[in-house]
Amino acid sequence: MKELNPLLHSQLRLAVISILMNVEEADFVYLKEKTESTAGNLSVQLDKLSNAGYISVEKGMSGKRPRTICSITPEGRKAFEEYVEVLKTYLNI
Amino acid sequence: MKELNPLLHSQLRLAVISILMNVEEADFVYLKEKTESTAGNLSVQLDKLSNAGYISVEKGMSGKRPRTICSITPEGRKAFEEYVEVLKTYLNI
DNA sequence: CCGAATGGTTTATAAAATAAACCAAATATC
DNA sequence: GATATTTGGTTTATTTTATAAACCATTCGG
Repeated sequence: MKELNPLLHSQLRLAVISILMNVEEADFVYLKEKTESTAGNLSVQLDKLSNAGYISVEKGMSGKRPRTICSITPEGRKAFEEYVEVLKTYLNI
Repeated sequence: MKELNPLLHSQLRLAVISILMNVEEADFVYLKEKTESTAGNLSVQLDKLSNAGYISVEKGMSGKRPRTICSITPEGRKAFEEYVEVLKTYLNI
């Protein structure tokens, strides 16, 4: 049985990647609402995905407020697709 | 996004359940080899699955050697199937 | 016998997830 | 126009989880 990429095999990080697979980009607030996570937890997990090179995180300003915009990178997309393939062998689908 | 049953969302426990979904029963040694886990880790995770009522664990003897036989319970089967359904919404499949 | 192998369990440690506390700036309140 | 509150986060502490290490009883092999 092949290993499940531990960086993706985490509910919150998987949820984030799953969302980013389907949109051009998503900001911190949107991800927080969609995943129903706390800000602290989301912040930590975004860092991990970013450090792994799976997502890009741009910190900018929207008017006068900070705005963090995330998007998936090609490596992130590849890692997710591989993860899904491995997972399928566990799920028998 | 629905929650992924944390008892099943663990590589080793998922691997064990996945195996047990496809066989009548499996013993400790077989599970250890198939999952390439350490005995200690497997022992702990089998306990958790057993305490959750997802598998039944029968400790008996095969000749003079101990033999632990595991099989999935109806609740375990149900939990796995639900887990797969939820996971599919994350994987877009 | 004595050392290694088998089939585990228990306990300690490392890693992960989560929560709590905090911070700066903006906005609303009185 | 001070001050309390909200927004959009980060950092640090705590809890939970996974993993590894140590151990134990029995058996087998020389």
